[in-house]
Amino acid sequence: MATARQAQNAAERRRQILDAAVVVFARQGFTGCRVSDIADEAGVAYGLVYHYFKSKDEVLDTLFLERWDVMLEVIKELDADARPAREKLKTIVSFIVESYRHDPELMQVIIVEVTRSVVGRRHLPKIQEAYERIADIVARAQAAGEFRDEVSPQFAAMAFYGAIEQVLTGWIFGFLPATPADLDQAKHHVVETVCSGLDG
Amino acid sequence: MATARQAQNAAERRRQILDAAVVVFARQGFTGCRVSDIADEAGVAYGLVYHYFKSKDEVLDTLFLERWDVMLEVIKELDADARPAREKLKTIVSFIVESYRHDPELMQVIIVEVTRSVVGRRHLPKIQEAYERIADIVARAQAAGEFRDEVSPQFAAMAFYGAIEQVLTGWIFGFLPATPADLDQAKHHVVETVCSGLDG
Amino acid sequence: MATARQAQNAAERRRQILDAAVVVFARQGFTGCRVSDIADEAGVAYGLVYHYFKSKDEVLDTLFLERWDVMLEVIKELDADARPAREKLKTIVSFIVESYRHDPELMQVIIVEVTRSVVGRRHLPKIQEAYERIADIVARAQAAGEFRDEVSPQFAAMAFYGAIEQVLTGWIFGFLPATPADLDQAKHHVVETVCSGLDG
Amino acid sequence: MATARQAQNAAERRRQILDAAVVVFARQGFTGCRVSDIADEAGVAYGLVYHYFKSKDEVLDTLFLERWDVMLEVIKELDADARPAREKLKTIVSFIVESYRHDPELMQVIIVEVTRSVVGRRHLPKIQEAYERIADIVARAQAAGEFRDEVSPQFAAMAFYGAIEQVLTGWIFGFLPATPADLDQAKHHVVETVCSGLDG
DNA sequence: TATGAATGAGTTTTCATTCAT
DNA sequence: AATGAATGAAAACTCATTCAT
Repeated sequence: MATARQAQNAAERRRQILDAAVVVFARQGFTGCRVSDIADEAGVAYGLVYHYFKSKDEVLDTLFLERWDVMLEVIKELDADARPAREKLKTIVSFIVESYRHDPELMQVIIVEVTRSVVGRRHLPKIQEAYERIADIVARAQAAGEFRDEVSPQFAAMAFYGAIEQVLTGWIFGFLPATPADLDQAKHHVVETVCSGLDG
Repeated sequence: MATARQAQNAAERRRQILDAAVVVFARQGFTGCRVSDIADEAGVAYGLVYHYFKSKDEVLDTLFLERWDVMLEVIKELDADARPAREKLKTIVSFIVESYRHDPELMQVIIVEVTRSVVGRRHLPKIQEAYERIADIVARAQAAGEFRDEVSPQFAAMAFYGAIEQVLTGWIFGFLPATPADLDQAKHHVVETVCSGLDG
Repeated sequence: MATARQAQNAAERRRQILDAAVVVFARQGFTGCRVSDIADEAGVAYGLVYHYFKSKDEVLDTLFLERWDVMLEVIKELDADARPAREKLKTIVSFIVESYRHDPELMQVIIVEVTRSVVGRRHLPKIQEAYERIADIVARAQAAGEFRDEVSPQFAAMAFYGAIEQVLTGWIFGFLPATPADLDQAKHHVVETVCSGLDG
Repeated sequence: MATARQAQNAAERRRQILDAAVVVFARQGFTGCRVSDIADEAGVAYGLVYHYFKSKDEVLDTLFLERWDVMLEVIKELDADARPAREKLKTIVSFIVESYRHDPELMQVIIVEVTRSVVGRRHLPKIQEAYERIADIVARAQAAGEFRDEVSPQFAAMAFYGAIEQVLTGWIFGFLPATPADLDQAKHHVVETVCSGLDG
């Protein structure tokens, strides 16, 4: 029978493998790496990966979902909120930027290997849900006269989210400087750009 | 010696294979398809793919470069231009939207399989060149007082390009309606959103 | 962690594959066989060949080196020896003949697929080392007046080694009878022919 | 209808391809080259190789046979001769050395790709015929008391031929110097070594 | 839990050969 | 004669997954 101590070790092992997977997926891409690369990075035998996960796919799915679900939760909570849309969007950008600060490789994996990937299509509903919540925020702002209603909420949501994702891409691929200060400023700048425009 | 007739057929065959590759890459992803899928789609023996291209990679590279180089040319020409930045950006969005209208699958392949993909890192310099040209346009507009200079030109370029790419992603994955009218309006809306903001 | 038992099994499996490779290389030639032929002969899945060896080439290299290195050791030991050159050469012929007696197919593979093959050029230094050691033996014998010095030691070494190799080739391809008695006599005859000549 | 001029051109083209094949086979080995490598070296389209030869094999066979048959003729003529065996063997060595001088790459191809190769087994009878003629010469010399009869004629033939082949191998792979003078001396030295021995 | 040997389906790539022009 | 496009069988090699220990 498993003791509490063992159970904790098991959880740690699982986390160890997930963390290694982030590093390897970021470096080589999901299809560009082998399960044994993950195991090597984690310092375990590759058979063990199959003890904790049903398949290579499941490792990626786990990584994606455990982060995406948190973000979804954050966005959903904003719904109940009465703050201005601009602040709500700021919260979303902040969450994403802080996620990047905390684990840039994980965010790279989520963007490159899931949200834009053909493979990630199995998560389309989850991804779409986030877009729709953002669109909801825009829609309410438009109804309240806070935002003009020239563009559809859906369109605005995509433009907003695209701007963030591309800034992250800029950091990932080295197009944009990514000092802690840059990260902080980006939160403000993305919201400012999308809400007030470059020529505001 | 090959006759002129044969030479023409050869060029046609090559194009036939490239066109088939677009369809297949869009449907199954680059890593998710086999060379024989391309050949099947093109209606030729798969050995022929290797007659015209050194590898599967080269097929993707060819597709990417022949489109990206045209876009790069368009952006570069704008440099010499004296028109307002807003119009220059409109030209870029228009080019990309028309590219999508003309061949949505090709644009999907370029975005999904190259600009965001780990595999596409070999084209980083080419991709970066486009971002830099867009940044140049913003920089001049800021210098001329046309745009405020709160954000760096590089940052603005990423936000702008990200907005477009994500709108295309919306069309590709069905998040956004993509009727001809939607495509037309998108040109205006992207520029409007990024330049004047959602609350302009 | 692998148990001692497993480690032994692994070594046995590896040997099993090497032994099968000898049979297959001898029968079909290195380029004339498939990796799956080796696996079939060994009675294992062909993926296992790649578990133990990086490539088909590495299998051949392993076979060659593990035998050639032993021969090289034998020849090197003779250097320290004070016996007459004729006896030293006899030791070399004996070693080669006994190698053939013990595993004729392996010797065939070494001669046909490595020492004379274009593929085997990657082992040129190793091969050359053997020739040079033999030349050393001849050189000392000439210096001691045991052999006349009309021919260069290098030339003599090639003639000597060539005579042995061709006798083996005769056995391999059935030009010469290869009974145990023939093998025994050959040791004497090769040395006698090269040292005292056909008309001695 | 083909004119005499055209016929001559045809013969020249054929020769051009054969000469190119020698270069390519020597450099890359028979299995290590493509038919198109031969065509490239010859400066013709690779389809033309198939106009003159049924297959890649036939090209090798042609090269081998047109040289081996001449050698066989030379050896056979020696039979009718009444000269001492030593002189007959000298004639054979001379022929082979001169063949090497005239076209070292061709001799390399014959030795490496045919006489020692598994692929060359289809020419075993032809190859064996040469060995047997040489054995005949030795047998007569033994019957005439010119050579002692300790070793079988077949054995002596293999040792003799092996010595020559290995000296050629030494030249080919750079173990032995191969100046014109070396080639001349080798004729004498091989016969001397095999007939009178190193300690003669 | 943990290991890594074992499997074999699946994929890219090569290249001899054919054939229309 | 000459070309090189077209074919597709064949082979090396990869790697996710299973499983005995």
